Amino acid sequence: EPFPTEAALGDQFGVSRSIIREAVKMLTSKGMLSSRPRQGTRVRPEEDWNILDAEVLEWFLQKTLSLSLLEEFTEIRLAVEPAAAELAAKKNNPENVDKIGVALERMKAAENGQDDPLEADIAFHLALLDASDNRFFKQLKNLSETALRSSIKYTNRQKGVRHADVAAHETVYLAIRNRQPDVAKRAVSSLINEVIELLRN
Amino acid sequence: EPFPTEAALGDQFGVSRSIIREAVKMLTSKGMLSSRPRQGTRVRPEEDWNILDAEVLEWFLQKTLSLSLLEEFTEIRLAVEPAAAELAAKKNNPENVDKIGVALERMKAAENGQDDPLEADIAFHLALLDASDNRFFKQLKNLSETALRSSIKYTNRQKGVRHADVAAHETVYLAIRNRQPDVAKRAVSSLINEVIELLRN
DNA sequence: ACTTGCTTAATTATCATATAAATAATATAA
DNA sequence: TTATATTATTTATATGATAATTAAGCAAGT
Repeated sequence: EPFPTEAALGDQFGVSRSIIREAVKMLTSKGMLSSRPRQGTRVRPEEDWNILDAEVLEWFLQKTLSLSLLEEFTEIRLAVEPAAAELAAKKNNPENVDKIGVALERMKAAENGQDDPLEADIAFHLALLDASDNRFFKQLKNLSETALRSSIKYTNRQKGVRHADVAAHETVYLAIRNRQPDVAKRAVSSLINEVIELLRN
Repeated sequence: EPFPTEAALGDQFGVSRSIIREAVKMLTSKGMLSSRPRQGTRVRPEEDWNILDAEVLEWFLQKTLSLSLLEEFTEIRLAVEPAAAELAAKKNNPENVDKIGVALERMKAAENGQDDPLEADIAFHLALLDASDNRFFKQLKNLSETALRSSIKYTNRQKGVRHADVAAHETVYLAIRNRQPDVAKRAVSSLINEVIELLRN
């Protein structure tokens, strides 16, 4: 897909060519552009964009947030988060488990209006990924956070936290604390399966 | 972590400051550096590096390939690939399923020395991720490919393909073709669990 | 008709130098 | 001791060159 030349872009945005070049280098390193002498700068096909990169994901969403993308989000969360919970239970690092507990407390506080339910929910899921103690899972925090934040734009979620929701999260926490990998895994699976249900309504 | 100034880097590598700036912008956009006026350029903590980015992953491996990293690789593959197979079976896009079949044929050919067993194996697993028809899973192809390629540096895998291995892959293929998501999922799980076994020896 | 090699022109790649903006670090004043 | 002002360093941006690359068109030879 064609794209203006560096000089044209500079004119268009009222900046020097150096700045355009730096910007193009950034986007190139994220898989969004490519450039060669004489051929110019081109937009690479969307499938090459590094949408696991937090920034790219953000931009991509602003462009194309759709129900189908949310479903894809949730599909991968359904793969990743239960596995993270399983690992968290196996490795059972007290400090990490504690952070999950703290997030759970925030969710309970949110039930009484003393905390933001969405933020507490997000904190819980991110703590889960951290507790996996796996560098690749941790890098996927972007994805879960973004998925959770953008979900609410679709599923105009009632602000109040349902008690059942908190209870389900507590099941996860307890399973991890008690070193029950399989229980933890299944508990997270059913949490996310509920999100899928929500999305389909 | 401190880092030379742009001017110093230019001197060190014999290039102009512009080039250094473009390079720094690239690394910044991958989470590896940060820079502010007067403070200079700094190396960000490794946990911020976008190791899901193919390039970063490559560099990171050259720096720190270790058994523990391979285990982390495999942990996330164990989360992702069975889920991808499950989705592939559910969506059952003939074209995508066909590509898995083609890769399987390559594995069979490799049994008789008519193809490269590693390349055939990689092709199979990448076809699996493609067949998930999910943009996030597809982005994780880097990870699986890199994991598979770097695994062999550790598990000095015998070059010959074991017949059992091909049979296990065929099970996956057939399950996907016959729309049996659960079977496909379990079959891929056991494939990757075998890799874990291999790594531990 | 079809390569093959040459020429041209457009565009990115790099360089050099200058100025602006931001901000640690330091000095000064209250 | 604290608040404020100054300074110096470093990145941020601008400008105007020149070099390198290569797509496209052209020419020559087979």
